[in-house]
Amino acid sequence: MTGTASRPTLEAVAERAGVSRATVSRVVNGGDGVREPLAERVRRAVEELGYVPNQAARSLVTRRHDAVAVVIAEPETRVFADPFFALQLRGISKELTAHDSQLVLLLTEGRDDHARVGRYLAGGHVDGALVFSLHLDDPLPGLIHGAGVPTVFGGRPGWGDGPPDAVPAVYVDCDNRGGAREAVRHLVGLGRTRIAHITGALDQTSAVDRLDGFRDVMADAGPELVVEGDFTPAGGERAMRELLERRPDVDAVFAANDLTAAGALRVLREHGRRVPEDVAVIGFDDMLAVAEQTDPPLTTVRQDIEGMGRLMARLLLRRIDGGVAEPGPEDSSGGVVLPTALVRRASA
Amino acid sequence: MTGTASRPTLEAVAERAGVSRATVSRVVNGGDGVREPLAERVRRAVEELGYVPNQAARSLVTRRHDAVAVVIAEPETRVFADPFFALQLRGISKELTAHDSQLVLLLTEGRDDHARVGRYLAGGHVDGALVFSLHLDDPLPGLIHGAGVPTVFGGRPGWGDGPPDAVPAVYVDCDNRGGAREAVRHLVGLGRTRIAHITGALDQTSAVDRLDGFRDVMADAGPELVVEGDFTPAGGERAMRELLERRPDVDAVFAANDLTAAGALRVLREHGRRVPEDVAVIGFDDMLAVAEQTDPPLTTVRQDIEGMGRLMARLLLRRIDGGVAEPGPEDSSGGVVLPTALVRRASA
DNA sequence: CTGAAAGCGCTAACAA
DNA sequence: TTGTTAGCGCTTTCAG
Repeated sequence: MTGTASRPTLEAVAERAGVSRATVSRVVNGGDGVREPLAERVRRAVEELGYVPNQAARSLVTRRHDAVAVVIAEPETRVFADPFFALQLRGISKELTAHDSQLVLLLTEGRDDHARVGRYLAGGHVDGALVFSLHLDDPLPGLIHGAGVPTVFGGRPGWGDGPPDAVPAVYVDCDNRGGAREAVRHLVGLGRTRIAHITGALDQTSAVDRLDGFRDVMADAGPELVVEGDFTPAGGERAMRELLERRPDVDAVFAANDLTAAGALRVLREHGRRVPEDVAVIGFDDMLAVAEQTDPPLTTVRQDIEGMGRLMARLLLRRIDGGVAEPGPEDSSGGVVLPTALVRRASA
Repeated sequence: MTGTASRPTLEAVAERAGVSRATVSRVVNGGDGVREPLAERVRRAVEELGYVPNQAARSLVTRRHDAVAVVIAEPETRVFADPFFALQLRGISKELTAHDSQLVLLLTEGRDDHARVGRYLAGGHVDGALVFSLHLDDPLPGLIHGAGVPTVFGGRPGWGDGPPDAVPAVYVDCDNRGGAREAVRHLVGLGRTRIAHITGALDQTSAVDRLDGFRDVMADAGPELVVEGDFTPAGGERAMRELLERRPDVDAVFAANDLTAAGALRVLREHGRRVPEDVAVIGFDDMLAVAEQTDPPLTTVRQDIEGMGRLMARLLLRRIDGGVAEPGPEDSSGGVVLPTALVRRASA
C-alpha cells in the first residue's frame, strides 16, 4: 500500500458488505442497532479495505473534533528549560488519549501569536482548550472567551477571582500559598530568624501567591528580605547575590521554585556559605530532575504536576461532553486547588 | 458574543457582501482573480461578521489539513526529564507557525499506543509526520510507512541505512560519531590515557553512533572502559559507580549526554575525586539547563537542537507542498547530518 | 472576472 | 432493524 492512493470511503465499505452507508456508519460508531450477522459482514469489509473514517467529513456534520488545544503562553524561553510543562503535557496526553481525543499544541512566543491563537480557537478546530502560564496583562483570556470555546486554565488566572464577566473561570492550581507557608514555617522551626524570599515572576499568580504565603508567616520581615526573581536559575543567582549584599546575615532562603533555588545554591557556594549549616534553602515544585540533582539535594514543596495536567484534561472533557452550560461536581466552584507537601532533603 | 452560537459561514459573508460564495472563497484564499472594489467589499464583510473558515469543510474538499503530527515515541519518562524534546518542539513549532500549520502532538507510552498512532496517521488527519526517538525494535516505522504519510525522522532511524524497502527515509540528525570523536580527542589532548565511555541507551542509533565515535579514537580501550547507561542521570550514576569499581584508575569519562554526565559527576564527588584534576568529564548535547548548572560546569558537545527541529519541519513541509514524490535539494540524500562543536567549560 | 452547481465523506432524521 | 435522503461549509470546474 504505497503512495497517496485515496483511502476507501464509507460508500466503498457499504458496497462491499452489500449494505447501505447508514448501516456501515452505525457499525463504525458503536454499532448499536445492527443485527449481528450484518454487523459482522460490515466489520470484515472494513478490515479488508483498511477503512478509516475521514475525520474532516465527520466533523463537518457532528461539529465535534475530538481534539483539544493546549495553549502555552510563555514568551520567555522558560517553557523549555523547565520540565514543568513537559510533565503537565504528559498528564494531559494520557487523559486525552484515554478519551480518544487529540492534543493540538499551540506555543506562543509573543504578542503577534496571540491573535493567531485566538483565530485558531474561534475557527472551530477543537472542542476545547487548556491554557497555561497566563500573565497578568495577557490578552488571551479575552480572545478565548470571545472564541466561545470551553476552557480550563492551568494556574489561577490573574484577573482577580473571576473573568471579565460573570462566568466563573475553571482552573486547576496547587495550593501555592499554603505550600509557601509550610515551607517558611519549616524554616522557622529550624530556628532560622533571617528568612528571605526570592520571588517568581510577579506577573503570574503562582508567584504572587507564594509571596503571600511567605508574608503570612513572616509578616514582620523587612522589605530587603524579599528579592524579585523570575523562576529561572539565572534570576535566582542574581537575586541571591543581591540578597547577600543587602543582608549578609541571611540564614535561610525560600525560593519560588526549584530552578531559582538551584541558582541561589550556586551563588551561596561561590560565597563560601555552607548549605544548610549557614543558610538553609527551600524550593518549590519538587521537579526531580532539579531537586535531586543539586548539591545538596533540595528540600522543596511538592506539587503533583502530572496529576494537575490529568485533572485539567478531565475537567475539560467533562465540560465538552456535558455541554458548556453544565458544570460538573468538581468544577462548580470555579477553581480546583490541589494540596502540596513538603519534601525534606538536605538543604533545609 | 457569548456561548456556542454558530459561526458565520461563507454563505453569510457572500450575502452581506452581495456576491456569490465562490467570490468570497477566492478572496479568502488569496483573492487572485477578483477586482479590487469587490474584493474590498468582501473583506469588510468578513471583518464585520468575524468570519473564520471552517477547517473541516475545507479539508473535506482540499484534502489538506494544515496540520502535522509530531510523534514522540519514548516509553520511558525520559522525554520529560530531558529538555531535549522541548527544544526540538520549539523549533518545530516556530517553523510550522510560519507556515500556518498546526502541531498535533502524539505521545506514546508503549506498545498499545503504537496502533493508535498508526491509525491516526492513516486516518488522514494530518499532512505529514515528524517522528522522534525511535528505538531499534520499534514497529512505528512500518506503521507509518503503511499509512502513506510524508514523514521526517528525528535522528537516524535504526533499520540500517534505509527503510524496509527502497524509499530512502528522510531524517535529520547531528554528527553523533564525529562529535564523540572530537570529545575523546580532546580528552586525549589533555593527556588522559584511561578514558572511559558511559553509553546511552544502545537501542537508539544516537547512542550507538557516539559509542562508535569513542571507539574510533580509543580503538584499543579495554572493554571494561565502556559501561552501558541509558541517557538518564540515574543511569550515569550507576555506570560511574561500576566504572570506579572496575577501573579505579580511570582519569577521564566521556558520557553519552549531559544528563548522564551530571550523574557521573555526582558519584565522582561522592568518591572524593576532583573534576577535572583527577577525572575529566565531557558530556553531549550542551543542554544549557544542565551543562551550565553542574559543578563544575560541563565541557560538552553542542548540537543545535532547536535548529534540528526547525530543519525537520522545513523538510517535511517541502515534501508536503511538493508532493511525496519530489524530494527537495536538501533531502535528496535521505538524511541531513548537522555539525557539532565542542564547548569547553570547567570539567575537561 | 464572476456566478451557478456539483460534490468532498459523513451523520442523522425520517421512512419503510 | 435497515435504507433513503438531506445537508454540514467549502472549493472548484464550468458557463456566462
